[in-house]
Amino acid sequence: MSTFRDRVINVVRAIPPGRLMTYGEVAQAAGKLRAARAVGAIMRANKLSFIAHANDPNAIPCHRVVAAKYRLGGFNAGTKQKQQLLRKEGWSITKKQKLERHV
DNA sequence: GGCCTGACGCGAA
DNA sequence: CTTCGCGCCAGGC
Repeated sequence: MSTFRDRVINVVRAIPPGRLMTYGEVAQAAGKLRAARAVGAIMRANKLSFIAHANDPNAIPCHRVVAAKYRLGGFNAGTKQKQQLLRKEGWSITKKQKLERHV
């Protein structure tokens, strides 16, 4: 039996580098179209952050989950960290926190 | 079981 | 484009 939380974790772990998914899309992929907010709560509660386990296949790349319209959204370790990680994966951010592919 | 809390989303002003 | 308000949902107490 997989709980909503487990499905969300799986979906997020399946996001490849360079790809982004919004909280809403993750919610939908996990089976709850309007649970974007709940997804955020789950990300926040996630202990196995990608930062501390970058090479661990069990790590959860939660920095690839952004808010609607490709706005940055939040991050447990600080939005600063999130920006930095995304920058390494080919994304740059505008002053209004909009993510855009660079180069 | 009920109440409170948000890493959200979206339409309206 | 900015700000507000309200709906939505899982989690933690």
